[in-house]
Amino acid sequence: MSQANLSRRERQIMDILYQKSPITAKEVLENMSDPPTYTTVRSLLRVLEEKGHIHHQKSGRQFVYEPVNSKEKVRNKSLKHTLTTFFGGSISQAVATFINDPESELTEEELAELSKLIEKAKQKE
Amino acid sequence: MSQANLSRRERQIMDILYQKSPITAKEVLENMSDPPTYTTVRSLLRVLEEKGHIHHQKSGRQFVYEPVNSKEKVRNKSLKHTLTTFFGGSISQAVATFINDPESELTEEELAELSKLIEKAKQKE
DNA sequence: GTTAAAATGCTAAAAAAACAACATTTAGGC
DNA sequence: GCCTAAATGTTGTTTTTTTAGCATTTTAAC
Repeated sequence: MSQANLSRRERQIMDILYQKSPITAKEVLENMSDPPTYTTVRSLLRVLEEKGHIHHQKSGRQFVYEPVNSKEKVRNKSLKHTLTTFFGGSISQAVATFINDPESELTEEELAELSKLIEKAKQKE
Repeated sequence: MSQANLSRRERQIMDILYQKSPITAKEVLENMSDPPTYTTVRSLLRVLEEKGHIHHQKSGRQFVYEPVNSKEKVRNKSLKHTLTTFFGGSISQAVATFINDPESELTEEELAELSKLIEKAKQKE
């Protein structure tokens, strides 16, 4: 379910919400590339709410929106989809191309963190 | 460009092509969940070709399709998008949740491979 | 070379998405 | 309380997507 059945604009908005929720319609608009009008954004948010993908609360006089399913719930599905589609399902293959990407700018901290994770996982086996 | 501006069906087909190309219209259909008719798949493929996302060659009497941009060219963009949207841009955070996902079934080989990659990256720094 | 099966070519209708104008409500400043 | 700015509510149009029917071409078998 979730991600796969969204339209282009719906996906764009959901991605923004996963990064920055809870946020207002106006803030959603500000984060959109190739943005439509404010009214259009509100329409899209209404449709997403009708479909059950997001909900809103009042914050002062305005609505703030956020996904119904938390980032934590859906992110592994998203990661797996990317791995399956582009990396033969292999996390190590993904890490390999990420490391080798000159634009990735992998920090030492990230590398150390990765080491720690892997050592821990090895001990569990 | 690429991924972001695709409609739902277009994305579904592109994902299949990235996993299995070059393949025929019939094979694309067989790999679709909630599939439309064969004629519809051919229409979608034609549109994708008009938009420049895929191209085809003749193989015997039939057409075989594949993406214009290779998997290798687009996969890092896709991975980065997932990292940015769900993991604060951090590869280690993604690996962490992947390892901790009970469904991930990380093999010993994969773990060993990850170790090797990270050691190599460390030495480069 | 006829035929039939299996492919592509062409065209168009139905449904959904994308967009936005205008109306109404709300809440805060005066 | 009144006013006004800023929000939401309602409704409709345009464009794109999704769908698929029917025609034509191709090729392999006979």
